[in-house]
Amino acid sequence: MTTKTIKNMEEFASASGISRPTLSKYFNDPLSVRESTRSKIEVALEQYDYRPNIYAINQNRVKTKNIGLIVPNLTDPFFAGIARVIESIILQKGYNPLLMSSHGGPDSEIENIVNLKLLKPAGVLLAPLGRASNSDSIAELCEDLPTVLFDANLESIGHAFIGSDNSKSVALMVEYLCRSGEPPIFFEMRNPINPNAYKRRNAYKEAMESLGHNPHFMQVEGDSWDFEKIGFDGANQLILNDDLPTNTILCSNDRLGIGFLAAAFQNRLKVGHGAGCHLRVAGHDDHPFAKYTCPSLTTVSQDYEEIAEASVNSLLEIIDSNYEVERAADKLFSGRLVLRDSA
Amino acid sequence: MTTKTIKNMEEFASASGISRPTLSKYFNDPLSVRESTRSKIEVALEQYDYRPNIYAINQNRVKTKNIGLIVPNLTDPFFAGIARVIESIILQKGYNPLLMSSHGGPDSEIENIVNLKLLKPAGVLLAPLGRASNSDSIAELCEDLPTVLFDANLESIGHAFIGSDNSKSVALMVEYLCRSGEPPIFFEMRNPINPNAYKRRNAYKEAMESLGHNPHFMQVEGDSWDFEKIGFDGANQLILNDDLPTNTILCSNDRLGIGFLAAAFQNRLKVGHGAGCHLRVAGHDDHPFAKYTCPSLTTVSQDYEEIAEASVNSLLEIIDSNYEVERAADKLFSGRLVLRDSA
DNA sequence: AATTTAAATTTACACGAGTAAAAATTTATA
DNA sequence: TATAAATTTTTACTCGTGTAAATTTAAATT
Repeated sequence: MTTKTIKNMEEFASASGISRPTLSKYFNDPLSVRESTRSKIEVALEQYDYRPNIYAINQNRVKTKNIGLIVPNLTDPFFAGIARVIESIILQKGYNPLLMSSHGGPDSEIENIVNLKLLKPAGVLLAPLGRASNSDSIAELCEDLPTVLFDANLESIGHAFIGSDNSKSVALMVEYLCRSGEPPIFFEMRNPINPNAYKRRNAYKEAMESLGHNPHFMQVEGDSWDFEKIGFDGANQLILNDDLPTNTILCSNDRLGIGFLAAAFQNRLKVGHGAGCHLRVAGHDDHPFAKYTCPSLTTVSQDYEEIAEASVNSLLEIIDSNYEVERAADKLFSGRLVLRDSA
Repeated sequence: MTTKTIKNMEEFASASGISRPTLSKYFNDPLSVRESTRSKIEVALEQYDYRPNIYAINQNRVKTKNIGLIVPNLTDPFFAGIARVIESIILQKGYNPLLMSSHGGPDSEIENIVNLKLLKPAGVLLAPLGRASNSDSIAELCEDLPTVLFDANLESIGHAFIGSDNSKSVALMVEYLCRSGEPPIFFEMRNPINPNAYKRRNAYKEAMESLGHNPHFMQVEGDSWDFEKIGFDGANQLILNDDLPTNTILCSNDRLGIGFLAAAFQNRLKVGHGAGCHLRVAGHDDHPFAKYTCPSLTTVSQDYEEIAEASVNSLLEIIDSNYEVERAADKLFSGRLVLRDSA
């Protein structure tokens, strides 16, 4: 085993007995060379373990094999989870994921976009911050690169959008709650950052009205990403002021719900659908911890895999078609009711 | 405003009236050129908004301005949190963070290391998986690149280690629990993945013995990263079998504790230090949700900022010294007791 | 103003690939 | 086996920047 270290493709060419241009072709797409040469290359590859220099590869290529993935906040388990799934799908499709988090702020989001452009990715998967996003920067990004938005939509920006069908899933939950007890009030932030929150607000209103009930909103203040705290503080105040017109609360998302449950617990309010319970609380998203709240949180689950798969596929389609497709119709996936102990 | 698009440094040189080598120097380190030229460059930069091609920059540089950051699992809020802090410190120091998650598996960890090497980073900050890690791969990485381990140590691998002083923080907690009620039993996984778990196990034993108590372990099965589930299932079984020899439980980490609390709740065991409580439960780490468990979880907090700052500084020191320093002594930070309602 | 010192410019080459065109070789087909 | 088609090799150029050496220019010092 003469494992001499190989520095560049030139050296690997002489070591393997294959010409450099052919090697270049192989590394671009192994199937583009003849079967016999491919195996020769792969044998040599095992002996010498050479890998082309990423920087040199991408210097001239117009289309790199990178795909940018920008999420608003990796500290939020929902995005951490979906990023994980998307990353693995990207890898499996033969691309290289570049993961970036906007840390909940528009400055970071813009910076990520700028940095990403320098990396010349073949395309971008972007879950925007929402209201706080600088839509000009994002629109500009979309002009330069195939961009698929997911989770949160921005009015007519991007080449496609994949998200969840809030109106359907909220309707599901409202129907369930009304069928099994008092109609719910809607617990949310007054000025949500996330577009989904607005959709859920409307969905709640429509669902209630179509069932002949009066929608009722409890809006709490707060503009950070610390949803548990916002939910906790808001719920605490509502409870202390005895401001709850019903025993059933539908939270705009699980993280608010987690805060709500904590506040209820600390105020000795028993939550659940059984006898002797004071409140019913439901959420939305099926947060990884929703199973372990006290009581466990009834919610609507979104299928990570489904959304992730659809987002990547949609992007690859656009990349492969040389951007010639027009903006596809939004793809919305409906959630699934997850009944647990809290409602 | 003649904002013609600039393609490369050559064009920017003629547009700005500064020679290309000087520009190259500037982009490497703005302070390395004369004040007057710097401002000339910066004026031109505003007009033409050119940024050097990352790939071309890094092609020849031996030392890039990249710093690799590998964490075992971004789905775990502790790592998501610390990654966030480390990223911002790296940026602030003028470097570029490359964030990668090992998704809880050794294969992914190895792959990350291989991919990172191709990116020729100036150094690597690595929080290894622990027991599951392939220490050969990591040792090899350390030979090629300055590498600082954090959170989890691997026997004499890496150029430095920064972590938390488990023995001190566990002792703190054990003392508090003994002082305020029954001595705790230790609730943990039988075969933990994380080295910290072993240190905490020993720390508990020593602390108990030095206080004249008999250490008592409750070890549950499980080898995934789904700690809440492991804690929940384990606790459930203990409770159903009436297998708890004391009313005070110290969990090896908060995530196990969150599972434990959920199990206690579902079994109608009241947790807390007040009158009428059946159990006291404490954790370790000050998980972001520990504040919102029911009841809120008494725990030990680790200072993210402190560990993050120390890790980055340690790495930069090694990089700046051209690796000539020898392995520094481990830097351990002690946690702070966070008293809440659960114990 | 003369001299020293520091910084910028000019020139020229390097890096590690991608890629195009023509020539040579291998494989498939008639 | 001759011919056509598909691959590979040869050759030579490109990309955008790093960087070294010699030279020129500007700033600081005397």
